[in-house]
Amino acid sequence: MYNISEAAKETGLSKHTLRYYEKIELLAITKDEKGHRIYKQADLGALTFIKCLTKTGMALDQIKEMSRLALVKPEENAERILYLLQMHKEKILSDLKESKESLKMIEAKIELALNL
Amino acid sequence: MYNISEAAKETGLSKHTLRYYEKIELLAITKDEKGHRIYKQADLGALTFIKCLTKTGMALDQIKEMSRLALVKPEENAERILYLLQMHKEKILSDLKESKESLKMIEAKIELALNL
DNA sequence: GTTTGACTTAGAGTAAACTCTAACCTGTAC
DNA sequence: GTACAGGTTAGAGTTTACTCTAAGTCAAAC
Repeated sequence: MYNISEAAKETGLSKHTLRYYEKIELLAITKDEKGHRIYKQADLGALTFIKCLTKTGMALDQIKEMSRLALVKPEENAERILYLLQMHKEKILSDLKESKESLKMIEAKIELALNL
Repeated sequence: MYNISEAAKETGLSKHTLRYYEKIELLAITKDEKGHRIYKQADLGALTFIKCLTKTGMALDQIKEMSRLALVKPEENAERILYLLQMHKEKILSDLKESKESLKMIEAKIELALNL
């Protein structure tokens, strides 16, 4: 069980961002009797996964839609979720390829500069 | 020699973007007697390189600063430019590493989903 | 000869994902 | 007992990189 500061530290997201994610209903966090958020391990896991998805370019809207599907009717939506994840995987692979090509071009420029 | 539409097609940037880059003084394009932009091979090369840099996360401000250095006093600034490019290369390498880690985590989730 | 499709400009608007502010409460440390 | 670190909220502001609009000129095609 973690408070917002600890959760921020654990996930590498800012407290602002954690509250923001709740505000846009990306995930729900239970609160104690004082109204303070309490983050469970599962919440940290979900946040870490969300971080992976955003870092690799998935929009928050899509992530939200996916987690909604997973929460509401997991068994009915499993196939759809799997499909979305696989699509995203393909996207990452193609982005990686593109980045590697850009890297090559930049390395070529560096080589040129070294030969001045 | 290309007009703006051809340059857009060649570089994969929109005409809007090409004009925008000129407006923010990222590069200068000569114009014909009618005031129409004429893109040379060198311009297309520069644009392609700019695209590599933006795609890999370099901010337009930084790119602008770098090309300014290269245009004003190339020999004096060569070392600085080289340094900036190398820093950017390091950044790309670390981003690639991070993306690969995210990919692994997403693949693990896909595996889990397949085992439902 | 007019419509179509270039091209031009300055400047306003958009989208995404935060990020910050103001205004407030609350419990602990010195 | 007061200052300080932390918590809360709603809502406004920021950043980046476009993207579009309005208002106009001009040349070629039908």
